[in-house]
Amino acid sequence: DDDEPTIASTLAALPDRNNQTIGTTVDGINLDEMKEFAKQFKLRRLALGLTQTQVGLALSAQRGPSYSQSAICRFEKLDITPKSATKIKPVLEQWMHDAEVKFGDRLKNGPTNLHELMTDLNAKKRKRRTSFTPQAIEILNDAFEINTHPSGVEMTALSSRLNYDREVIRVWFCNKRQALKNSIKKLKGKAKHLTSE
Amino acid sequence: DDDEPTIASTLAALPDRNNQTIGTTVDGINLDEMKEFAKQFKLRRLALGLTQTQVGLALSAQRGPSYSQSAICRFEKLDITPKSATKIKPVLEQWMHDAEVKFGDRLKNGPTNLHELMTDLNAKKRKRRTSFTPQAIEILNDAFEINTHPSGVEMTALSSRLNYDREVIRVWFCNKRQALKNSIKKLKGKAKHLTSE
DNA sequence: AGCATAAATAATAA
DNA sequence: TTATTATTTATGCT
Repeated sequence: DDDEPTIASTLAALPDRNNQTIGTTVDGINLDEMKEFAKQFKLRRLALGLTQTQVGLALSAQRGPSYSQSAICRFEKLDITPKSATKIKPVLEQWMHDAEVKFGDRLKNGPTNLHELMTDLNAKKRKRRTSFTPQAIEILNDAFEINTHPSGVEMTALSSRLNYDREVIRVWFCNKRQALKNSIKKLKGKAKHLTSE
Repeated sequence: DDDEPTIASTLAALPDRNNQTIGTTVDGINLDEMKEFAKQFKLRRLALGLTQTQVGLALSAQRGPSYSQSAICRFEKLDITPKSATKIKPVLEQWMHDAEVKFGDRLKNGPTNLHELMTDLNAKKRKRRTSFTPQAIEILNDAFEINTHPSGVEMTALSSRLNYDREVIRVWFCNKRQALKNSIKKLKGKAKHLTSE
C-alpha cells in the first residue's frame, strides 16, 4: 500500500510541539528518532563530501539492497512511509559506518584517499564552463523561440551545426527554460505589485 | 596583482604529504589551517541549512564588509589568494558564530526559524555617526582646498594619519563636495534673483 | 569582487 | 527506476 502518509507529512500535521523533540510513534516506529537519524545521515554524507548520487552508486555496487539517488533524497527528506524508512535505515546506517571507518580521514586530508572509495566516483572533475559565440547564441535563441523543448533529433542537429557537445546544447535549453520561467515569475510579481497599489 | 596563486592551487602543487596536515605557510599565513577553517565553515553552514546565497545576502545586510554568493563559493573552495582569504576569514567567522548562537536551535527544530534568521540577520544597523575632532576637520579642509577629489592613495594616507576609517574619509569628501555644490547653487540663485529685479 | 549563466546536485514527475 | 525540473554551486568574464 503506497497511500500511507509519509513521515514528513505526519510530523508536519502534528500540532505545534513547541520545538520539542518528543517521541511521536506510529506502528511502533519512533518518527522523531527517524527524523534525527535522517538529519545526521545527511550531515555525515556531506562531511564525507559525497553526493546522493554517489551514495546511491556505492550502495548498488555492494551486495544487499540498493537504492537510487532519488531514494536517498526521499529518505533524507523523510518523504516515505514509516515502514519503508525502517527497512532502509539499517542499510544506510551500516553503509555510512563502513564508509566513515574507511574514509573518515578524508575529513582531514582532502580527497587523497578517495581513490579507494569508488575508483571512478571521485575521478570526474567538473566540466569546464563553455562559452558560446554570439553567433551560436543567436541561433540557439532562434531555435528556442520556435520550440523551447526541441527533440533529441533537433538537438543533435544543432549540436553538429554549431559544433558544441550535444550535452552542452541540452543543458543550454534547460537553463534557458529556467531563465524564461524566472523572468515570467518576476514580471507577474511586478504586475501584482502594480495592481495592488 | 591578481596573478598570485590561490591557496587551493598552492596546496595542490605540493608534493604528496602522505595525508599529513602540516603547517604549510605562505606570507606568514597557514594554508592548512585556512583549509581546515574553510571545510568547517562549509559544514557549519550546511548544519544550519543555509545556502551560499543566503549567507551572502545576510552578510550584505549587516554592516561591515560583505561578500556575494560567488565570493563565499570561492572562499569555501579556497580559490583565492592567501591574502584575500585572511581578509575574509574573520568576517565569516564572526558571522557564523553569531548565526549559530542565535539560530543553533534550528539544528534540532527544522526550518522553523528561517524567517527570523533572515529578518534578524538582515536588520542592517546604521553606522554610528562619526564625530571629527577640530584638528581633523582642519586637516581635511586643507586637503579639500588643494584637491576636492583625492585619489585612493591620498585618502588612505589621510585615513591613517587621522586615524579614521578610510570609508569615513571617503564619505567626508563626498559630503563636502555636495555642500560646496549646494552653496554655489544658492549663490547663483541669489544672483539671478538680484539681476531680474 | 560581482554579474551572468553553465554545470552539478537535489527534488519531483512520469 | 528513469527522465526532467528546480535549486544551488561554480566559473568565465571584466
